[in-house]
Amino acid sequence: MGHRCCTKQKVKRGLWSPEEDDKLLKHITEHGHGSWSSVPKLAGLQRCGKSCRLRWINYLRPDLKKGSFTAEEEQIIIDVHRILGNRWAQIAKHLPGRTDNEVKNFWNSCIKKKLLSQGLDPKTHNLLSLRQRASNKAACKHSSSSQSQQSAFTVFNVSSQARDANNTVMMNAPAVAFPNDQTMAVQIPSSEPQNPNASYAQNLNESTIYPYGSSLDTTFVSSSPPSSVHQLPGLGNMLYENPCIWDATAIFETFGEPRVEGLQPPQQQQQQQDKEKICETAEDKIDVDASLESDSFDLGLLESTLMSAAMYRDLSSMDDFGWNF
DNA sequence: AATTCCATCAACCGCCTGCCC
DNA sequence: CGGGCAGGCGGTTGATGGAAT
Repeated sequence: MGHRCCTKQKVKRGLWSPEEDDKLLKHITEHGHGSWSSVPKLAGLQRCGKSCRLRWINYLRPDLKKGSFTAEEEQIIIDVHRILGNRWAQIAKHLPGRTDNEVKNFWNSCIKKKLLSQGLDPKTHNLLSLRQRASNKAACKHSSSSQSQQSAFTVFNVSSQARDANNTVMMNAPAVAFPNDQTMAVQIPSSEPQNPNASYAQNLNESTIYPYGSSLDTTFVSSSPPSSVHQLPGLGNMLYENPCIWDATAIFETFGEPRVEGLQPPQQQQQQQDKEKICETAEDKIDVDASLESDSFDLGLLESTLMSAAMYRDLSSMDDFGWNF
């Protein structure tokens, strides 16, 4: 069953031929699309208006960016998705030249697997619960009995290390796995130093979005929340029900570019190339525990998860994020 | 070399929303 | 106000090509 606009006439379906593309491109270039429902007739195409619109938006539009996603684009997708969820059209607006369809496909075929391989829930961006990790693990045909005896909180020492201005690794910080539907609180410093290198952050509304690339105290606190502690939507209520878990200070620099732990600047060019192989290697990393414990843990993703907490600051709603820039 | 499996991506489907009458 | 229509969106499907067996 087609769309209403397609029921009135015979319409062709399936892949577009070069001839059809030419007709549509020529018509829209000369006349604009106007009402999409009238485009097929005016352009001499046996397609429905929706199909023409989709073809134009996803393929023929002259401002489309061709080629694979860059590491920076990937990071933007992850960060915005964490806030907005599967609102692909909104996410795509942050990526000039990319379409919602493209972003959606990239997410489903690549990023989703990468997050899972890092032990992160693609929906919530939280670290997966032990149960989820276990089921994920089972699905991957790996098993380990040691996990079942862990406490409610699992602290992974992933050698998460902040970097100096040259991205040199400087410090260690633990990462905490929060069981599902739990709360994480993040203490935001009152001053918010700007980092001129955070190009993406500069595009954001910096009065409402905590800028990427700024120094950030990420402090997981105990029972009584100080005024500057912000509860994160969708993360539950466990924090205040538990005594102090840990307190760590992390300093993040130049957040825009995902990094691989321990890489020095000269190696980052290779890292960039390696990034393109992520999809190929994702399956190799599907063993969640192995990846969490291994040296190849993607610090960029972890930082991203923590940094996102700060991005909630002063947002009255998810929609604010989507509409403010 | 043939077959099967899997990942990717273009396109479709159906729902929702806003506009117009 | 309510119905019809068109556009927009997210979920899903199916074709395709490459990798694995």
